[in-house]
Amino acid sequence: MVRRFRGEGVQKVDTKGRVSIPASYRAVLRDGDPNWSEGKMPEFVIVYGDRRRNFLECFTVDAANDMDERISLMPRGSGRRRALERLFNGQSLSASVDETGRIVLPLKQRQKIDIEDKAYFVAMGDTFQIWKPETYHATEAPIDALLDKMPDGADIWTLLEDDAGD
Amino acid sequence: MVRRFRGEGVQKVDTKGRVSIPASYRAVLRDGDPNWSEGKMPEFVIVYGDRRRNFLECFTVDAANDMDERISLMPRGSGRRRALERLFNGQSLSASVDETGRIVLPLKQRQKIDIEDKAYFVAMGDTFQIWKPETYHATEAPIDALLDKMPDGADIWTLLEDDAGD
DNA sequence: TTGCATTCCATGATTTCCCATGTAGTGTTT
DNA sequence: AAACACTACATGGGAAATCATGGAATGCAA
Repeated sequence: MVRRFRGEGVQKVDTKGRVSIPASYRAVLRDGDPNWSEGKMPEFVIVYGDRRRNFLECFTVDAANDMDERISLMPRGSGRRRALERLFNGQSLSASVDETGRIVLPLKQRQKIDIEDKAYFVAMGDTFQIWKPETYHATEAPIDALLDKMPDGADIWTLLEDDAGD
Repeated sequence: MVRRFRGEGVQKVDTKGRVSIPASYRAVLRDGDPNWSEGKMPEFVIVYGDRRRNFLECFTVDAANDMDERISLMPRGSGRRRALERLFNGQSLSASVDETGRIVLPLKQRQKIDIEDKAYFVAMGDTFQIWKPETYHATEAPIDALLDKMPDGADIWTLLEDDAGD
């Protein structure tokens, strides 16, 4: 079992686009980088995707290779495969954590998700996402609604049951 | 695992046909060139193909050798083999990155894909492609349509599933 | 000598690198 | 438990290197 990303929080983005990667993510990135060795800093892959994606999705090298592999198993030339190739190969970039634990988000990517000086990091299992804080919080509304609908005092984990609806 | 090309973007093409290879691609080209050594600049192979191909496809030396090998395993004299040989050996040229990170696209190839003063570079895993920007964007329509068809808020990666249709 | 290609040099913009600082924890010492 | 030293983390600033691009100079060939 591979280590998984956990936790969420805001980080500052300076004028050069530098952002600290939450410290707890760094160990996961290291473990997920087959090329990592003592002294070096881990690399990973940032997928920004097509214009309707308003967050960045970050994959460890292992997870990205896995994804590439799955794509390569799809029928060559199919529309789905082409779409994924474009998203995953074209609309992505590789990043490397520096000695101080930061990466640089290029201007293009910052503009794409409309980030100014703050970024919201959210762990998603074997990937993590980077959002503009306001955008992220807006997506929380539907989740709140779902929770509000639950019977009073019900345990959240009942959502795990198949018959929990929606 | 070999490093893969990532990212996309436009580069200027000057009147002499000179184009900068995106810096991030250069490292991959270097790694993929078995003849590369300190101080030298990497080489690679540009396949322009028959008249209906409206983009250039670029292979690292390793990837090109791989391709040659696969072709050589096909039945000698078969139509498919002959077609591939013509495409891959005949309708291709080798290029070498200069000290400033540029290559020269010969006029013939520029005319073939109708490039004037801008070229669109797109990573495709172990190769990358060069397009006339307008042509490239036109090919995005079917992909957009595919994405538009997806249920609202659906994750792109559901396209990986077998039953996602196409 | 006119046209084309190959070298060499120039420059503004970006990106990377290196060093500095503040702050929150942790644990230790008295 | 108050004071202190340590360390890990988040963040900032400036210098240095790299990148994308343009132009001039050179060499060669028709």
